[in-house]
Amino acid sequence: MIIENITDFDTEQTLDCGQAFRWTKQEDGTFKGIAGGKAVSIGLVENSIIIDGADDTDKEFWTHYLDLDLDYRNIRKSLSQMHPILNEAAQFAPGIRILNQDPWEALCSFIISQNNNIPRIKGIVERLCREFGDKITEECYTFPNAEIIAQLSPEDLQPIRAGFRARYIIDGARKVADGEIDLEKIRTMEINDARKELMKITGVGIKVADCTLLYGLHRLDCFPLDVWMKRAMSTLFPDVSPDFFGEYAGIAQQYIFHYSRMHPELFL
DNA sequence: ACCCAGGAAATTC
DNA sequence: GAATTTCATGGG
Repeated sequence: MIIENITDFDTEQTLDCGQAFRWTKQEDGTFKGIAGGKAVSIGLVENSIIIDGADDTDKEFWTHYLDLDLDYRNIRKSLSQMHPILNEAAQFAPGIRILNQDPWEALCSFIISQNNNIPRIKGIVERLCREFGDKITEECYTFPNAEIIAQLSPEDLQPIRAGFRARYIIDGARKVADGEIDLEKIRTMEINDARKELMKITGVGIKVADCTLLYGLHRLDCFPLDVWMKRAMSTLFPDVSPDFFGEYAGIAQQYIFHYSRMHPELFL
């Protein structure tokens, strides 16, 4: 499948910028991964996105997943005018987009992310899918839904080697599966109520809540503050508070996070 | 051996 | 209540 006339999009900047953990770069430069129950590889050639493994009936799904209907050029322009260093960060990776991931997958992935590093997060997520997801092909498995995980015990999760996070994953799954927490209601809640609701889960604090809101529920005003972002804010934006960035603060966050991760020398 | 990793819970002061 | 310690695992 081909989606034409694409601007302001880059596969690596979007799929390998720390917002999702199931995309891996292949030798030909495309990214393979699984979303919406489909295993595909995504490449960009000139102004066309080529998705191998999908057909035109999936076009709507992938257009939405990659957030292609939002005018990032305009948003980037307006964010860039707010601050010279944000302008620098946005120019550095103008092809970032915030994915529309499955909310439960984002919640679960960012529970796993705590006090952890990105390669290991990917490993745990991969093992979780292999053990408990549905097989698509020999090498590709779906992300297991909350109902499946809710029935497990921490011992069942032992093989994925999530450590102390195992019981957090199960607590989240149970609260989502039995409806105690309704992610789709949270999608439209006032932001502080939404945070509080997510933080009913053991193992979800403000940072994981904000990541779930931004990356799983597409709340673009959320601005997750992790160790990188705290460091970036205090050195690059000493006089700026996150809400300064306004309704698209989350996109600004992703520009700054990616820029900081690619320039560690700024923080020695 | 030691330190850190897209934090948060448990404990202590 | 605020500050510190602990949590499980793997890599540098």
